[in-house]
Amino acid sequence: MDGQRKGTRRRGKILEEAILLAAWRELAETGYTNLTMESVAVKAGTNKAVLYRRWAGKVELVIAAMHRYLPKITDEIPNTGNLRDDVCDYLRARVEPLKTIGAETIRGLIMEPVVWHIWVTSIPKFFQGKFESKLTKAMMTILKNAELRGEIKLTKLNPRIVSLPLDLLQYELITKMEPISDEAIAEIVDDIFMPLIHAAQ
Amino acid sequence: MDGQRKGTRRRGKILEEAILLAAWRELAETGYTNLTMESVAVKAGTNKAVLYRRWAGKVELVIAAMHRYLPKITDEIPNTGNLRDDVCDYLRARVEPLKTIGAETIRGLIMEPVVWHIWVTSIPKFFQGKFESKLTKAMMTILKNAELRGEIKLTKLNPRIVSLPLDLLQYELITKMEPISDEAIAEIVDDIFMPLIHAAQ
DNA sequence: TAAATAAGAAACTTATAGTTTCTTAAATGG
DNA sequence: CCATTTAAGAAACTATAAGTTTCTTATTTA
Repeated sequence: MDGQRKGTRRRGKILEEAILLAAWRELAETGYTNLTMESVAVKAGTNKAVLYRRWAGKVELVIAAMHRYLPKITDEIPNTGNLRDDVCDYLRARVEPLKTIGAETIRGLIMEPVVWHIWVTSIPKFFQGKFESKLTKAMMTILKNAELRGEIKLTKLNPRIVSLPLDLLQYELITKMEPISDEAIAEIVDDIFMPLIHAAQ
Repeated sequence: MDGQRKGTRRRGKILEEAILLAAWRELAETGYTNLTMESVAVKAGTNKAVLYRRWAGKVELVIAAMHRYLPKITDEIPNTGNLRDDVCDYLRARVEPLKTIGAETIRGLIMEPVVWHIWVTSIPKFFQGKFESKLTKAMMTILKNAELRGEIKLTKLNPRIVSLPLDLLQYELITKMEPISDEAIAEIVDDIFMPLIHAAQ
């Protein structure tokens, strides 16, 4: 019954905001698995029916709440003047916003059939040599910049190497229960990615 | 009502076998998500109570069924005479048994809190420099063999490189909806692992 | 052959998802 | 400013699956 004033009846955007905030808090407090439509409804001082009128189910609601309250991921592509720092910065920027939610929630979402399906189908088809995802595109831009500086030859790199930093990041995300540290990112770049880049030249 | 004969009342190991077989088939037919205790009980020609008398729940039952019907994973460590083939063989042997079950089941299991917890806590603690898991131990043996042949210097490798092949295998497993191909394994080894090994010498 | 054991059957509780229906407050527009 | 429309509140309802309980009875065993 948070934010609900007696005698008032909220509707439209105001009510929607209250629900999203309740969902976001519920997510932080109890995690994705324990969050129920009922619990969010109660916390928002309304009822399930109202939630179902707006979102198809738990996944959609939580995604909407994250969309509303997760710090916006920057689309900017780092340009520090060297590949190593560009990649580090880029990975860090990916991880940053996720620090506000728990690993259980990330995991909970990833495991949802709907999300899972989107995720799986959006994974670049290596064997068709395509780079479709937004993330991989950004990675390609970073690499192209490095090529312009004469740091690397892009043609020598295969898709698997290109996607490796993001793959390992995602692996850490799914695997570990805690947010990814800057050290882990540095390891991925310094111990794995950069040596591979240099070996491929 | 599979395998149930009229007038008979199975018990003990015989009944248990029938249930495990039913669970295994249900797993193949409907997948982990759609499998219910009820559906397995019906398929085995018995009832839920009997299942709950033996296993705590769905996870335990499915794990038992897999334990019973998954082809046994060999503990043998390949020794082909070169590191590259040893690692390929080892990874292939890991993937082999999983080909009999669907990716949905693997995913379903991984997502179970219980399994998840076991999985997460069994991941080697890189920062403590420990190699605890059975898989990582095997990997170390393979690398030690390579060192004895003079192929590599083990001290030059850091934990992240050592665990990389298995990490990437696991990533593929979670990520893709289909079983891992021999080509994917070859790529992991030839495009990622071996170049890294050589770069580190 | 009597006692112990465990299967069969069915009813039961609980949790959560999702739906439906009815009442009524708030917004809107002539 | 009142009549109409819209959507919130409330509560009952269905469905599914998990998991439990209880009682009867077939099978094992000593």
